[in-house]
Amino acid sequence: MLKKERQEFILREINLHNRVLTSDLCEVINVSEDTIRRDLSELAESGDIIKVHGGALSKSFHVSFQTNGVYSHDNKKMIAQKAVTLIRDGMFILTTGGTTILELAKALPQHLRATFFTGSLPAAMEYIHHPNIEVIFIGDRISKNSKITVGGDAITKIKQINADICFLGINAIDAEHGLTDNDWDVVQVKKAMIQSSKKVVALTIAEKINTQQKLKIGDLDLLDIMITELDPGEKIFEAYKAKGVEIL
Amino acid sequence: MLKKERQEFILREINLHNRVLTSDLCEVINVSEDTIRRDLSELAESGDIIKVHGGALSKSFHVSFQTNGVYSHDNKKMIAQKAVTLIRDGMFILTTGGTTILELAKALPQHLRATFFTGSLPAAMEYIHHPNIEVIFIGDRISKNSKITVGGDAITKIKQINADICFLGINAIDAEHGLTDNDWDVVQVKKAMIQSSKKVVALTIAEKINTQQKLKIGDLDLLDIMITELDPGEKIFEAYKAKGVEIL
DNA sequence: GGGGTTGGTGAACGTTTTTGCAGGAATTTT
DNA sequence: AAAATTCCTGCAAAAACGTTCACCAACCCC
Repeated sequence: MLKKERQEFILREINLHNRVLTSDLCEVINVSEDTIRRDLSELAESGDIIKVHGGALSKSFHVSFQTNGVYSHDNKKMIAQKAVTLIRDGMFILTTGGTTILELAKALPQHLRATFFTGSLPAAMEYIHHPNIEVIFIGDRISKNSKITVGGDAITKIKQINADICFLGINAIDAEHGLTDNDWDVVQVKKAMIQSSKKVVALTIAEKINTQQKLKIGDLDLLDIMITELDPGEKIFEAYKAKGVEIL
Repeated sequence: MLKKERQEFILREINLHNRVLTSDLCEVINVSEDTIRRDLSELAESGDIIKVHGGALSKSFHVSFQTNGVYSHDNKKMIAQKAVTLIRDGMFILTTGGTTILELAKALPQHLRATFFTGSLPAAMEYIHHPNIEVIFIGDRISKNSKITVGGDAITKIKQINADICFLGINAIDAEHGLTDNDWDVVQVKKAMIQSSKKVVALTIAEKINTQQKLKIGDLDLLDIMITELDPGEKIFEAYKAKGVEIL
């Protein structure tokens, strides 16, 4: 069998079944594993497939989100950088959705070995790109606005979790009125997440500080840490520090 | 044998068998390898064949694969069109993941009012774009390969559902060996989905017909309808019809 | 007809490609 | 932590390749 033929065959096999094992291929085609490996490397090189330990995957699935163009993108990236420093290997982590959380997902180091719980479709899509992260999705009805799961089932599931840390992408925060949001279902979910976590971290761009919305998630004393793109020493944070919130 | 004659012969041989070896040709035509090589070079030069190390391939065989990033994209679109005709307003619908299902999701009419249950992240992302569709996500651990939820929790949830119809994007189907797949977790989920649906529909491109993989989902009698891009009258379907599968 | 030209072919020889194998490193699984 | 896979690197042998040259036959021109 010609090399080109063989590679076409492999490509077909992958596109057909989404993944192949090196060992299977070398058995079917009857060549050494090294040859298959070399073929896979070449195909991966030219971008037709994705090579993984033991075989290869179809590329058609692996599409990442384009977050360029997101509002205040650079600031959110900076927030994500700070947030990452709170994460340790082996942690159980709860997260909401939102563009800031998406940046956090992208900023996770490759070697990090942790378990993420989330009800956000975009966030989950991002988490699964990381090789050592386990992703548990919280199921239920999906809210089209926020692209996260909401509903009683989701909340029940969240309450069964006992997470080390919870990252909230928040909509509005105010020293006096605490955390607020504008979607009743989402508020319920966030409340549950806060309850189920040892430590609660709010991620927000500075713009949202001292704003409020119609529905209350909870007071500031629920919050352990707040992360923004600003320097923690800024004057704007004084009221929050006074209420026991650590600023990062 | 004249040069022209020889080249015509080679061309015919290639179009017949899709491939040809230099060594074979020189034996059959009884000229030196160098001559064959020169012929192949000329034919390749004028664009009639594709020359590779050791021989040559037919040009039609190498039909460019990736058209839209998704393998066999047009065929999958056609399959989706057929599948949509099975859906009625108010239905409860279970679906797996896979690129074919993604096409189905894209092909859903705007006015359709139905409830979709799925454990596939990409599929869910697609469903939520439709204004009148309710999406229920089945939660649990997310398999990175297939981007669908797998695990006991997911299966328990699926078993609680009583869907009108289930669309399976399948990996391999064979008249004798039935439905097969290559991921244990995914097999469990598909089994559960089949159990929980009144009607089971398999979507697959014709290429996957009469192929099999390592793990069995179930026999053909679990299947009500199979949809491919081919005409239902094709001979290839006879074995499936004989087993009671309706072809669309 | 002789000599030169042209196109096709085969042979020689060095180069490149392909492949399998050995070992040790890296990774996954138990 | 140990065992088992899988991967990578370098190496060597075989196959295929390209280049060059020689040869031959046909053809052309004078």
